[in-house]
Amino acid sequence: MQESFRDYMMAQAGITAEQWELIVSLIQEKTVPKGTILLRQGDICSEVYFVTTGLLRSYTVDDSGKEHILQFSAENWWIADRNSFYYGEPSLFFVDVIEDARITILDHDFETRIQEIAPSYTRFNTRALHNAIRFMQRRINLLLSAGAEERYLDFISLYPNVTLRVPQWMIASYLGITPESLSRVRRELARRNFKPH
Amino acid sequence: MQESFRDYMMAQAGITAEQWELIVSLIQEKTVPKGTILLRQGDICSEVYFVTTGLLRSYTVDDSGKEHILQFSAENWWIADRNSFYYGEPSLFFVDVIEDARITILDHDFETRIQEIAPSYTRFNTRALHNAIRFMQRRINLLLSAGAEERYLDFISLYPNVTLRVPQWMIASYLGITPESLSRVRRELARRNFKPH
DNA sequence: CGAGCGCTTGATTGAGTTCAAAAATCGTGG
DNA sequence: CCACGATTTTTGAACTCAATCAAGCGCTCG
Repeated sequence: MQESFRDYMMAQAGITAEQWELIVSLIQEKTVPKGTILLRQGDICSEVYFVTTGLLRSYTVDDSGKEHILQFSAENWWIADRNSFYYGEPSLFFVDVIEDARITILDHDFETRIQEIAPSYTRFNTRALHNAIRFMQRRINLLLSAGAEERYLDFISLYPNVTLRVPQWMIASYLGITPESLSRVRRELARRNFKPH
Repeated sequence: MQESFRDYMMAQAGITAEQWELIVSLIQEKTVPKGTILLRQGDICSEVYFVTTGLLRSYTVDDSGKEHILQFSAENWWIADRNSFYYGEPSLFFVDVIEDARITILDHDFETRIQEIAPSYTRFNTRALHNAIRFMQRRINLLLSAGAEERYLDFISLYPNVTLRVPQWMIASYLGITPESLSRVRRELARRNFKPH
């Protein structure tokens, strides 16, 4: 059971077999079907999810009812509203399941306990936060400087994996354009005989 | 000397007077005039700056030579390319001085040393990273969902301080619009007799 | 005091949106 | 396994917001 998460923690966070035994009981693993909502805007995020298989996303819904996707999360990625989890504030976004998924669920107990047990986890966590910042910075820069086509090309090169597994309108939502516009961008790329894969 | 940074570290990072004595020698303080470039795109960021007085910014320059401001940094804020600093990669952006500033300069030695000395610093750092993520998430969401006017209104309410101290074209650059567009947004707001302060 | 920079204004263009509807694809039950 | 309804993607036409280009104004500071 949950081999994948264990492997991940040992490889990435420097957790030893002994340390693992001390925290394994705090971990919950679950299979969640497509469509499941794991976190709602306004709720406090009290769990962090690690995706073993499947695909999740986080997104906001604005006043006019439009969705804006903040993140996709496939195999071996994390997803949660870190701020809500950390600061205990109401979450700004939803998290739901795009593809039937197997996830590992970590709560505050886990976070506290593992930091007591394994100092290497704290270092890992810092690295993970820096990584999140890196991705967000890149995205902000792209939103400031690039048009629809460039954003799309950046997306498929950065997430080749995700590209084929989500409906196009979700990619459009992530890019900050309409599905119609993305369709046209793709038509134009095809016309110039661009080969995605 | 550098009272402000000392106070900040004691109040925010839980540094004690004794701990301070152990690291004070690693800290460098400097007065930098408007226009000074502290970090260049492509260079490795080897220092983190804490602003005591004055105003700094970080920004990218795209292929067509346009600047895109990522962050303003006024009193009691940090500025640096955290990723370049942390991962040792070439920096993606510039950091320069908008208003004559007094800054405190921290390097890797400092980071290492203070973490050895003060565990509370590590916790503070984690909190700071979460805070950075929070701001970036908010900004991404705004770039995805809001038009020029809404972004501007969000900006002046979030950074009332900065608004009055930087030229308008820099705010435009931060918002991802042209100076002309910002000028028109402001004219329109004035027409509807909107009072900023 | 003049040159340059920042801000404004106007006219025009253009990228992307909106609205509407058809075509393609998906998935689910019979 | 096929058929049918729903969802997704595509296409078209009109429109909108912001960008671009160009010119003028006002201020500052050298």
